[in-house]
Amino acid sequence: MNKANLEQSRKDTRERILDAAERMFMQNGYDGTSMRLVTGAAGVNLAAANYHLGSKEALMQEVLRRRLEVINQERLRVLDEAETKASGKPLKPSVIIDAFFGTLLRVAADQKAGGDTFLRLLGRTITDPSNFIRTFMSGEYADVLERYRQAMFRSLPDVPKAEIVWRFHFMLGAASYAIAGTGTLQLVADWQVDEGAVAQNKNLLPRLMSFLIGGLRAPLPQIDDGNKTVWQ
Amino acid sequence: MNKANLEQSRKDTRERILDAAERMFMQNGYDGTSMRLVTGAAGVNLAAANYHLGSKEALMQEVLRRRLEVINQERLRVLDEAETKASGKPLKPSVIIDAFFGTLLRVAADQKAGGDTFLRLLGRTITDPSNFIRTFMSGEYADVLERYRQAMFRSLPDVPKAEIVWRFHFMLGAASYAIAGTGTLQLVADWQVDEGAVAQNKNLLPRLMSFLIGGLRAPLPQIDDGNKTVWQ
DNA sequence: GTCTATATCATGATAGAC
DNA sequence: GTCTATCATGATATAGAC
Repeated sequence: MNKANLEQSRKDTRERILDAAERMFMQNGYDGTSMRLVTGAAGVNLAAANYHLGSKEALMQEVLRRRLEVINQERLRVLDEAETKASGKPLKPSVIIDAFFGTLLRVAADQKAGGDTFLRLLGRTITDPSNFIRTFMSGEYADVLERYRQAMFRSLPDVPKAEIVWRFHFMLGAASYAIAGTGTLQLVADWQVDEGAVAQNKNLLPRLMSFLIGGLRAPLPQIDDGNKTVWQ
Repeated sequence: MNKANLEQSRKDTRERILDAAERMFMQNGYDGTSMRLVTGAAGVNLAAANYHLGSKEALMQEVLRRRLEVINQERLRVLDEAETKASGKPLKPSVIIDAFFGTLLRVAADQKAGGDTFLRLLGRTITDPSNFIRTFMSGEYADVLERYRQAMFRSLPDVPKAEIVWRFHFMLGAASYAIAGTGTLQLVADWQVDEGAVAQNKNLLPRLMSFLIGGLRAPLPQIDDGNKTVWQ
């Protein structure tokens, strides 16, 4: 390693730790990843991670924060732009869905380094049982979810709000699971289809969008409210 | 504790360990759950868990296996019954979806003890990064997925098989996320709706079924195959 | 800023008495 | 079958030299 590279590697120690942590957390989960594994993959000393990031929890939060910040700001910007263009009229559901999920996949695709890795990490993190992760994610998403909630309610004024929340719930699940990429892929690996296309994210977005919009627009279910059966 | 209860608790030590492990794994995840936590919750000695179950990995596998066995056998039985009734004709997609996801929720609802706990554990386990869990789940699901794959392909002969696999993928995600119950609930907790109905699984099945069938029947996406844009 | 060395603790598993 | 006591390991985190 020459002097320039050495200097560069020193300067970027913090980012190299974050990049390595992103990969390791994705592959092994939070609990399954030790600080030694991260620093070993980053090629730095164990103590450096604590010096630069403070603790393992803080490291995980920073891994998530630095990418979610970009993604969520872009989500807000795209939604603002669409609403400006609509000049006060409610947005079409498909526009909102694309602004939320499409933006996620497009931003991740742009970030050449770690984009795909982060997507899979994010997909797994959503169901992580750790309390500090759930609390942190809740805070990171609060603003974005509030804005999209309002947009969805305006877009579908005749649909009960509870139904909209449920369907957004289902959409989050379908998307998270798809971008997490494992588990299922393991399960359907035997299915006789073009596995290459399934294993990659090839054409994931148009397929996902069709599915999500189809689900969102499905006829409302027959709900039993305890007294009588009604169509909500 | 009288003699009968003491005798009973001795006899059921193994099951009490499994029940406690189910709760702890659901609340804290696999890595976040220690054997001491499990045995403490079960009110048994630490060594008893290793005596009865062998190891932590074997404990987790048995927690999953004992419930999945019932659920997957019922899934096969319901599908067989539907195909017999259809006397050779392809099944409607909604029938297949209900046989798979509806059976899961109905069996879990029947098992008063641990049914709901297991559902949430299952939802989280699907995205678990641990290698032994993924391998185990793949084996447990192999037969069921093979049968349902064939049924889906017969049911939708005009839809490319890759699309069917993708949409089953999305459906699994939506269902897993919904039954896992946390993460999202945390995220949408602020949304101004009847939180009681969201927090419980109240009317989950009809809502989920509507969404899944809507997504499955959505228009096929516009796919870019690399050379030209085609409708598949 | 970086490293070595180490303190402190929790974990999975088991040996061996009863 | 059940318990106590313990081992071996690997974890996070930090102190202190450079």
